[in-house]
Amino acid sequence: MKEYNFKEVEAKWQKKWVEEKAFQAIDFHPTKPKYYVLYEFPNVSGGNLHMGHLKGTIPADALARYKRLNGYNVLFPIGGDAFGLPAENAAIKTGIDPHEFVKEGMAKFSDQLKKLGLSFDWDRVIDTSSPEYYKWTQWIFLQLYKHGKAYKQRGVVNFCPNCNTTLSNEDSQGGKCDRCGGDVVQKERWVWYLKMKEYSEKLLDNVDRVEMAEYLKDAQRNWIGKSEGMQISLKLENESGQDLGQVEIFTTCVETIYGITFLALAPESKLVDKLQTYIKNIDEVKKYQKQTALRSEFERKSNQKDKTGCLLSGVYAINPVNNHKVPLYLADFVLAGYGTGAVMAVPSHDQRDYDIAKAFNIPMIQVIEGDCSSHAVEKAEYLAKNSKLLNSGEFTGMKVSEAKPKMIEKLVKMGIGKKQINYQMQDWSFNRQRYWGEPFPIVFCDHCGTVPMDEKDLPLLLPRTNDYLPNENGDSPLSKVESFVDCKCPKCGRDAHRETDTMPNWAGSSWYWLRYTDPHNSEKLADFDKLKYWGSVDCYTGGTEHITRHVLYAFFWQNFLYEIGAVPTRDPFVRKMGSGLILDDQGKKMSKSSKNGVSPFEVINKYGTDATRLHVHFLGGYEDNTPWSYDGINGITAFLDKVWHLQEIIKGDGVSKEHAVELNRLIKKVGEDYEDLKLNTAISAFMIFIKKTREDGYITKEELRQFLILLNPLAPHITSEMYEIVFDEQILDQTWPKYDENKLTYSEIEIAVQINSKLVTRMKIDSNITNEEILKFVKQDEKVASAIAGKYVVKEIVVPNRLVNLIVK
RNA sequence: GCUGGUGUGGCGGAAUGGCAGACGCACAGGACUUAAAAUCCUGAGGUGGCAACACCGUGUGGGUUCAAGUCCCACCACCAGCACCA
Repeated sequence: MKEYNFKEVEAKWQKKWVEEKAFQAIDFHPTKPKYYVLYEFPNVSGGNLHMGHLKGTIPADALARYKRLNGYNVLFPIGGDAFGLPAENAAIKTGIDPHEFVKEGMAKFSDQLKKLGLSFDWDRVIDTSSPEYYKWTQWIFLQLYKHGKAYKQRGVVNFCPNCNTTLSNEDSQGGKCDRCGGDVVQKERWVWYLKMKEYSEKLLDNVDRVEMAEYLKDAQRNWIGKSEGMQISLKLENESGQDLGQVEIFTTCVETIYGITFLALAPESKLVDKLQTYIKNIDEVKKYQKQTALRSEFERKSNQKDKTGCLLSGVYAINPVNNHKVPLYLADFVLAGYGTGAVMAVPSHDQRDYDIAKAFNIPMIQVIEGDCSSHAVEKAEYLAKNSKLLNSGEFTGMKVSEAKPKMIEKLVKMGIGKKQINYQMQDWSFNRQRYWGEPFPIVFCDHCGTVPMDEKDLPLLLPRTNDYLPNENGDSPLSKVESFVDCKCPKCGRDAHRETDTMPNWAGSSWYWLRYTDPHNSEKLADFDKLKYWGSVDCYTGGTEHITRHVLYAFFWQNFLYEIGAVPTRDPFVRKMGSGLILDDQGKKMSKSSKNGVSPFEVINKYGTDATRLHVHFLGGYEDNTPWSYDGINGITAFLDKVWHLQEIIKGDGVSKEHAVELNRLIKKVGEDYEDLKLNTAISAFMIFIKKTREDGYITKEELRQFLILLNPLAPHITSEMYEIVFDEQILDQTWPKYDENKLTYSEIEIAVQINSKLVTRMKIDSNITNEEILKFVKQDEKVASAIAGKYVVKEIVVPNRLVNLIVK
């Protein structure tokens, strides 16, 4: 027999699969049920695929292959997320046209993905930067605009001075630019917003419905940041009691309302202008406003310790429940963008309020039991203890849980309070001052204002240029391309100009799974019936770093498209699996930037694709971070070698009696593990089976046949080759073996025998006998008999097929 | 600080409340070989003992249970997300 030459064999099958379009998904298959597996498409970077890509692609591939063998019509597509910064940066640095950069990048990574033996449908490849694709990204934007979900506004946004562009909140998490890692500052600019905040509740529903690890759901809920409380309106007066109108505050702790000793307003508060004639120290106040404006919101947020404030002298708010007259302060811990930008301050029960009160010598009123002498008794503490209220009028003496609903009711009845829900998530700032992105299909006309382009004129092509830098005003590079900027108004036909900002790199990825169902459609983003046929993505694999960005954007757009009738379902994904990281020997993430990466192709060249696939996943669970190591790869190559040599010990037909239990267990175990993407335990199950056949010195032809099919999703090359050699047929045409429920246990099994929960002996028994017979049999054993002699058996526990425990006295 | 997760041999890691450490690596001994590699066989959680065996063992301390890595309570460490969100 020829020794296994992985280079030859793997190349042969990879070529064959592509040439024969072996993994084509069939629209509207007449008999097979559909299954949609998706791997998060890679950013076209011009670089090489890294280990992280193996962590995500291979389980998806194994699942796709497993489902096909189980009779499913599988859609397993791939494409390139191509409007991204790598292309833009390369253009700025080397002058290479991003169009060319992406073309080369796509070719390179397609080639590399093929070398991983992945079973993609190569006829459905998409490129988000191609006009055929971004026509529909622009179309979706037009729909958002027409339905009032997109608006342009002057606003204070995150801005990266290094990349010279605005960023969304999602792109500047932790105050760092998502792309360059530099510090993000706040800047006032024209911003295109998408009304994502409006979708908060729907997104939370998506989060509830998707099958996903709890910690990921939690991260998303955290980001959306729902909090339920009350909005309360307080009267304003001057010293002599003159009515100055009202102020709205938001609180989640209405139970502390009797403890208000001042109100804190965001420094930007519009109330200052409104009340200016009554504020005695207006110069001081304006000065304070100017000072805080110099500090960015992020800076203010990150400097948690040095809280500052400024009294609005001469104006007061009236606490509606006890008519206390309390002063107003501007305080920089209050954020203008959250809630109403004003809070009721209760120093005894909120640490921030406490700190300000100490600094300004503001009195405190304790309204809930606890020790307030050195710090505030905060919500978490008094709720946990369900403490009693103090100094709270008719509510004094009640427990918090009892008082709170009654207080809410009272304020609602008084007509000054209403239940209110706030979200931390903000609208999505959607424009960037970059060249390499989708142009906005928006025209500005002096007569007609902001005018959307006609849908039939899409796509609006991104013009070619060789100048990829923003101008001195920080406007997008497109603003320098006159032929692009100048246009006619679609409404009145007069001279007009185009929006020159482009969409963020997240735009194209916010709907791409829909396009795969009908990637070449030039009439629609995808045919409705095809969308309906393929439905939601059944299993979506990819990194966890996109969980509070891409995945939320995906939920948002799919909800919107559903509402306008463009897609048949609200849920983009049925199940989302977050792949773990591959770590280096220091326990750090392998990445290009930290230069600690091991190239997958280095491993593939040395050990082969099958071995690399198995090894990466034998290292640990799919969702776990696993440290990379070559240790253990010898075990994998030895295993594959043993698989290859099974050909030499074929003896007999059918499934042998001796192997029946092992084989049936293997079928069951491996099937379950593929469904759950637990590839590491699947691999160990194969090893156990192969050990058994080698001990016995043979494998029957039928056993080998089934074994190869089971192993095929993980090690597709070697199993395809062996199947062809031994059976002269194609493994892809085979069907998944079924296991027999009755053949999962041996007729004779070993059980543990315990006395008083301590292991005394192990015994072999017939697995079919009754519990009574087991007990009788066990008691005949010498060791057991002597141990229980003269004692009274209090309790007898039999766990079928596992153990017997006798409790004696 | 809040939320979630994790904690098991020398290492990667297995265990629907039911014999902890599957499977693999590394290691040791043996076979084959002039020799080495590869391959095959055997051993192995720790402590004590020639041994049979005994005791101890899943981050720490309690608890529930006939039985706890698994469930409950408290704590520690690490990882991740959020963080002046009223």
